[in-house]
Amino acid sequence: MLHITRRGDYAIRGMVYLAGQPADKVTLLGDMAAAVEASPAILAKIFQHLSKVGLVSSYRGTGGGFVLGRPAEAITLLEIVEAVEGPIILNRCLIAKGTCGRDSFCPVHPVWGRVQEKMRSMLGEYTLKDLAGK
Amino acid sequence: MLHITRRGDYAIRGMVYLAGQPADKVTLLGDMAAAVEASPAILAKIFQHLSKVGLVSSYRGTGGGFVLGRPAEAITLLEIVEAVEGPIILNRCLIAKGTCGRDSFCPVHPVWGRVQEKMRSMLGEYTLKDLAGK
DNA sequence: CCATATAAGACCTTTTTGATCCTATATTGC
DNA sequence: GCAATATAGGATCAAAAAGGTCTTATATGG
Repeated sequence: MLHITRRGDYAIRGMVYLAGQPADKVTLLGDMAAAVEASPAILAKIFQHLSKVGLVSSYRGTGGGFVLGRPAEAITLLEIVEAVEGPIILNRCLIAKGTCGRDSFCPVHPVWGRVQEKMRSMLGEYTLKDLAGK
Repeated sequence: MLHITRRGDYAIRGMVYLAGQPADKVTLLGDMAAAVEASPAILAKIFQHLSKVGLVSSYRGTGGGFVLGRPAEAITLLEIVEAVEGPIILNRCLIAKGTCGRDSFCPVHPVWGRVQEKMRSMLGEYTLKDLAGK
């Protein structure tokens, strides 16, 4: 199906929430979960991954939590979505050249390519700064 | 995940194949299945559905098979995709107004709306005539 | 009537997604 | 050092979606 998953949705919500907090404030997972209306357990999983890829920094222990890994204006929607869901690939044909076999003559292939690139470029235009309205 | 399913892919392949056949030629399911490299059983399911919604006409019995339900220039990629996969809805928020609760203040909502509409309009621009190159 | 070919639905397997639980580890404050 | 706090990470489980097969109708042409 042609839609993002809840993980992607929760990730975006959480990141927008972090971007809306005072700079360098370490946000508790629990606070974030309440604000974005997601279970803390599932949000934890998602943000562990975002931490691994550097989109957020995490701190353990008392006073620990999450902070944006980069300034809000340097993080795009596209990055968040692809970090959680993997690269945006609209059809299997587009995974890599030669994957499809019909590559050389299929007239639909380039259409998917164009739509995919438009989609990626649109998502790449929005930063967390835009979305948090700060 | 952000991609079309095999059903969608097979549907498009088959429809493009039909569009490439001589007008009004009734095409055997088996021939189409071989041409698009899909199992006849699965293609049958897909085209039964396309027949229901009028994108193809079907004929039973000896000499039966499938024909485009409308001229190739009057069938768009968008129609085929949405017939098989359901409406393109990039995030649950966009299913209907009031579905989300965060609708009124969520800054990401309109972004998904814009991307979704761009995607739909792009797919709506391509007809089977364009793709079959006739 | 019989061979052909789609229609329709039941059914099954695999993969993906969504979610929870438990244990480990790091940090802070006392 | 010790206790409280908070994320890290892995194991596990259930629900849903996707992919595919099979069997039984039903319509058509000869």
